[in-house]
Amino acid sequence: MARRRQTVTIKHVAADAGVSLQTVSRVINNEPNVRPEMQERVREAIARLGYVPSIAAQRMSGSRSYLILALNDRDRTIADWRARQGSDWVDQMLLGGMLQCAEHGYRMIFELVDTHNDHVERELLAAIAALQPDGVVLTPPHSDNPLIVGVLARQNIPFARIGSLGRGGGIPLIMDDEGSARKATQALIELGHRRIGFIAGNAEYSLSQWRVDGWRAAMADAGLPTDGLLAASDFSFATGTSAARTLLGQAERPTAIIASNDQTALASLDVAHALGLAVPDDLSLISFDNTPVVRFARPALSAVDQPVAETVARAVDLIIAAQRDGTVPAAPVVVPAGLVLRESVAPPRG
Amino acid sequence: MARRRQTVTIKHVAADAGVSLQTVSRVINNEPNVRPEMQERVREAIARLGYVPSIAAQRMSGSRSYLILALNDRDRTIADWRARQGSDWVDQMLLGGMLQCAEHGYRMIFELVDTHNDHVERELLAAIAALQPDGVVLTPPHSDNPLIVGVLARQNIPFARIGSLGRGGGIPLIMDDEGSARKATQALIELGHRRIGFIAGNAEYSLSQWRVDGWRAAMADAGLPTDGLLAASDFSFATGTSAARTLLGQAERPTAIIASNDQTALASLDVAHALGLAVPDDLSLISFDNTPVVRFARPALSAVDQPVAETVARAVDLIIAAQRDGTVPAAPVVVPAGLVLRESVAPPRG
DNA sequence: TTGAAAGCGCTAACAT
DNA sequence: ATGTTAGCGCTTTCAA
Repeated sequence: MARRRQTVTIKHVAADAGVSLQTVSRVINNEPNVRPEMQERVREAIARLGYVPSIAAQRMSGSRSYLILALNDRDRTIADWRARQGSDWVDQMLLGGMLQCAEHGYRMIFELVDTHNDHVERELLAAIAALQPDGVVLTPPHSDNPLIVGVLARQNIPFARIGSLGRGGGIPLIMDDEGSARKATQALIELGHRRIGFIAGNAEYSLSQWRVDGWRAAMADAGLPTDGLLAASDFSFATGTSAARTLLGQAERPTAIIASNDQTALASLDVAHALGLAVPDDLSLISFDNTPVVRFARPALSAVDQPVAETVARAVDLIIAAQRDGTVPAAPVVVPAGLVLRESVAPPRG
Repeated sequence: MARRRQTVTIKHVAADAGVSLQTVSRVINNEPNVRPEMQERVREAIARLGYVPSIAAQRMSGSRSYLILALNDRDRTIADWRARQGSDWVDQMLLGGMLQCAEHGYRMIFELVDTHNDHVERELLAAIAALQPDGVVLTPPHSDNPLIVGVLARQNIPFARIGSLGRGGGIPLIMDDEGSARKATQALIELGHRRIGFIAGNAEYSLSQWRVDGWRAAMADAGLPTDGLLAASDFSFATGTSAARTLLGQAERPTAIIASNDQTALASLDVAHALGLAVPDDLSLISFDNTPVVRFARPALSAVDQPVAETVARAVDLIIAAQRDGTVPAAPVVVPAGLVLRESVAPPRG
């Protein structure tokens, strides 16, 4: 159908301003060696004609594409969308990433990629070949996928790795998982809790281990044992239920539980109800993520607030800086997380 | 930095297969006039080299960009993201739109545009000039914005208008707002309710009126009056609260309320509690949208389920069909909505 | 400081 | 049925 051409091109601007294409191009790209009066004349022509460069043409001639690719795990993301449990990870990514891209005149393209697939490399290379992005934002578990990291490193594309400290290239950013697990644990200890259980998350995500580490460190600092207080999950409600049952089924059960995400925290709340335990009087509960649902739970759940938007915004800034002048942070970027205390936390009974 | 060139281009494929560029191009685009054996040879070369066409180059040569722009209202979307109330409109759009785009080899680019801005036209034209999208998906309230619709119509870009029946170009799609309001009203009538209040939504959205119409029609069909049973809101919790107060503050108060979205329904629930009214025994409640939060309300709210993902997927299909062969549906597309009954609905007391 | 020429990867139009 | 030519809009050489 209707083959559309650019309505206003650099040629029109050049003609209108009475200069060469080159001068216009220089002005667009803020290059030196243009007299102020020329600048002025060109800018006026651009404004008058409503000219906006075609990113396709810019990319074609070897310049930037002004596109940043944000990659999420396909299965998990689609499952979250379908479940409609209120997980707003994607929204927070967009909030931070898309708006920050816009600040720099870039666009964020959101894509889903299968992590558990031998075609990952092909899939990713195809996206790169088709879009020619100037940078890529990786989220867990992709951030630690050696195949993905390898492709990006070899292609020499600046990329951020959210939730990873891995080596092998890219800019690592973490949301201070260890620190916030520690903070949550300390908050409970200060309330008088001594037996604080922890439900670990999917081991495929490095951050799961960091959270466990933070909890363990805080317990050790306070001279408290952790035996029998750690249970595993894969972040799902079902495995959270088993984990909570294990923890709460013991003779000497914990008076508080920290769960590695909201789903396992909600599962713990359910198990507590089933066992006739009152929250927070018999059991205090803190979760990770602070997605919308925890506010609507009864009682409302306390939670570590993951600064997703802020972290992705930082990632975008760093990617753009990297592709402009090759600068990357010397050390991993640590974005501090908050702890939101709600009704689910109280001193232990008795 | 590092000026990257396409690693594998159509030239490489042509050389590898021993044919001309054109033949490769024809195979890529499934054009006729290529012998099966040639097809075969080219496809093998493509697979062997891992070739993927650059969409920038494709667009440059006057072909498609394989990009579809999805436009949402900036203020509202950002406010929703920041509020973290669990609205998953954007996620459902992506679920339906992005996946359907992928089916066709397209990509969806999500953008925010200010509807209340005299630069709308410029903003939109800039996005079009930069990206050269093959189509645009409009959501409310953009779908009925004459400035936006005008630009798209003039630029001759296929576009879908979700939640609009407006004329003036584009493909209108609605989620059967009138029908579902009617269905919800009828469900309450069948339970024995006779005084059924309705909280209308933001008048800027056409669908607000359609929902009112559906309620009014169902009431009329049952021979029930609607005087004093309609209250206005702008979809916000605050205005929902006033609306509920107005409805429930009357001498002869309604025994059921249908709210035009989840926020106003939650507000009604709050007001009912404040007035000492039990839900559902003293007051039945049905909302629109069925976002995640309603499931977590106590009692869980019944809701009309807006088929957002399905509607956006349809929109993508229609846009692609339109730009391929110019075909557009003769009549507005109506995607049926569901009614999910939960604890908030019961027969009226007494 | 400015301009002219060449080419990015691909497709449309025109040969053959 | 296949190949050749020209050109999309822009930036990068290179020249003046």
